[in-house]
Amino acid sequence: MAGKRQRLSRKFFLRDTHVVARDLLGKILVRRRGKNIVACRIVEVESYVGHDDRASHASHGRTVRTEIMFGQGGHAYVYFIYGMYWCLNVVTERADFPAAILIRAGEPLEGIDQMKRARGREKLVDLASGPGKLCQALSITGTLNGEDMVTSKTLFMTDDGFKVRKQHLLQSPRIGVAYAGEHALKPWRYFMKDSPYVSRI
DNA sequence: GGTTCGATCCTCT
DNA sequence: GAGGATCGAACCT
Repeated sequence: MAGKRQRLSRKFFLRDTHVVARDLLGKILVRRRGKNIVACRIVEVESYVGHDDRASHASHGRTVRTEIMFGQGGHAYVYFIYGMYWCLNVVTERADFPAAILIRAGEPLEGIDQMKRARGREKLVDLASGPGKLCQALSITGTLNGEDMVTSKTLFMTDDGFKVRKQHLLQSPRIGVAYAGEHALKPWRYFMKDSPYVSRI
């Protein structure tokens, strides 16, 4: 584990989405409500970039729902899916360019009892090993959509100096986007090799 | 071990 | 009115 935790800056999120995605691996996602803190280390993410990306919600244009993806990097894009689950993304790059990174999985670090309660599960690997699970564990819902993670007191990301070596990093096509034509094949899913906390192998 | 299927509702057509 | 950036239980083999 490590050193002092430093919050990720605006500048961090304004860079190229795929670069930010790789850099997010190993960073810490923090959810704070009063004195209650729940945190996990990010082990799996996916990039959704530009209006050409048919897997991206933004490919259907600028709508009420996707407006936040067209905003400035650093904001949270939280959406509801399959009638039951929430998914957390962090918006990247400049305003008016639609791009975001789906936070797919994390390794529980802090507030583990709280996560177990929120999930109704005991095993660590069942707490945040998928985008829906992660949001449930961290109590992330639509009320956090649009939250500025650079300045927010309740949802933000930090760097504790943890380094992810290149040989511990893997890429693959994204999950659940078979409908997206040529973009379905792009290896825009980034995850930590050998981590038991990724959503699947 | 793997595969299928139901839950459940918001968003866009 | 259809389908989805999911999950977990049930049902295969």
